[in-house]
Amino acid sequence: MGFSQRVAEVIKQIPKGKVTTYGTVAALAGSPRAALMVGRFLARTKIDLPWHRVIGKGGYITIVNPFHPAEEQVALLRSEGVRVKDQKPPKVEIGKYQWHPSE
DNA sequence: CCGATGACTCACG
DNA sequence: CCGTGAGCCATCG
Repeated sequence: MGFSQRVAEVIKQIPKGKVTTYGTVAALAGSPRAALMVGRFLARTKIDLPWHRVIGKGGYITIVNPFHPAEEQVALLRSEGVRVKDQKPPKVEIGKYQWHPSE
């Protein structure tokens, strides 16, 4: 199993209504500085994952993906009860919704 | 096969 | 606030 497989496993564990950052996912997957790899993986994988619960540090949604634009991510998060400020870029109150991994 | 690339983050100026 | 460079590593062409 490689890095991306572990990334997928980590993301599957994020509960509805919670979010975490690329950096955190990378760290849990074993490479704290491979945040960019997490994004690259999510941009290409076809696996069904709660990708919208992964945001940038500080709560910013800096995603640029033609299939899943930032607007869609914001909509998905709001549908789960997460409040997102309509800024540019959109900002989640991450201090309040950040996921605390139990394993 | 091998170099370029990227939904990030941090340090520095 | 903005730009630059480095670190990470699976995938793409």
